[in-house]
Amino acid sequence: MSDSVSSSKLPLPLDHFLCFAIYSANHSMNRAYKPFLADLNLTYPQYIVMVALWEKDGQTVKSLGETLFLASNTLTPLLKRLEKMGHVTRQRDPNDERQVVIYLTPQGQALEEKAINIPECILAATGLTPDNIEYLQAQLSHLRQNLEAATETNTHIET
Amino acid sequence: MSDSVSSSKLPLPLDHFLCFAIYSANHSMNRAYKPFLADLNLTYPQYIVMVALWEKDGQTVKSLGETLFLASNTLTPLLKRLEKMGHVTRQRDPNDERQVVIYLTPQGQALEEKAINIPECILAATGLTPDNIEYLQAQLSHLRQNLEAATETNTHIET
DNA sequence: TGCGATTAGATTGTGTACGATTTATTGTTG
DNA sequence: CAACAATAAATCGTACACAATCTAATCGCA
Repeated sequence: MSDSVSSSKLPLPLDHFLCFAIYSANHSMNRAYKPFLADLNLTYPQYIVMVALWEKDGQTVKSLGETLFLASNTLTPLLKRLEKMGHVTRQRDPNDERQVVIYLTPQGQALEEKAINIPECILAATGLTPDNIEYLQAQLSHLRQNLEAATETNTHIET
Repeated sequence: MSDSVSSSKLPLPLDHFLCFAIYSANHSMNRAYKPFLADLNLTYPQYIVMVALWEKDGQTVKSLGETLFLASNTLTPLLKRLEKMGHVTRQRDPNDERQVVIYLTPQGQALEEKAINIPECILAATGLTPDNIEYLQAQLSHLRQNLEAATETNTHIET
């Protein structure tokens, strides 16, 4: 069955692309989070930034970027929106004026209470067992590390 | 070790969020594809649309959307860019003028040859065994289906 | 000390995503 | 067959992502 695809010369149909499985799972995860995050008036990327800050307050933009694999061109406008909403402050580090340190406001800290049971709601929506989830996470982390290693060293030899 | 997190009241640190594992794996996958897709002058979403069309030409926007889990507000501008690049044509179905059918041009068909070995390059970059990949795909597909089912029926009971 | 290199953020432009709305076409029902 | 509901795309506004570039601050080393 899996070797009788005749409508395409590609080795794999779209259904069997790992990249597409990740891509579409990511979209469905975003959609699953949306109603819960709407209560907090946050987008998903804003939410993971808040999660990172709830874990460790007072991080620089660079530090947040390393945690979340995002650069300043994504984080700066996002953090400005969080600042405008009153969840964080952005202030230059007096010891190194190049750096901007992000601090939670009391309001930003308080938001954690409203967000605290979202993960278990999502957990339920996944319909997976904790063992499955843990294994999936580990596999995806492993995959991410491999891809990053392969991408960094990739000088992309031209034909 | 995993039960000694004291800096957060959240049940899980960011490292253990499945959503984040998917989110960041998706980003790393995008970055891995980028150099290969740059040769084709395609973005990743444009690429998966082309893959869907190489698999089955002459699809409507709606049909493509169902395959890729994307709506017209995402697909319309993307397809217009593919049209401008000369890879596809967009034409109204004479039998139902509401529908727009997407056809590959000869140039769009020819592009498949240049794209045909990308999947194996990515496969190598993942550093995973075919068994691992197949299992990951299956798990992610299953997850997506569960999330969609849970999201659709989600009336999101208010407190 | 001073000047080039490095570093951290910010900015700009392009391209997704997607909620909400609009337009055009088709179906349906009295 | 006329009014209205349903459907398919397109449009609009907001918010990521990210390459490329710019600015300002710091570092390094002669």
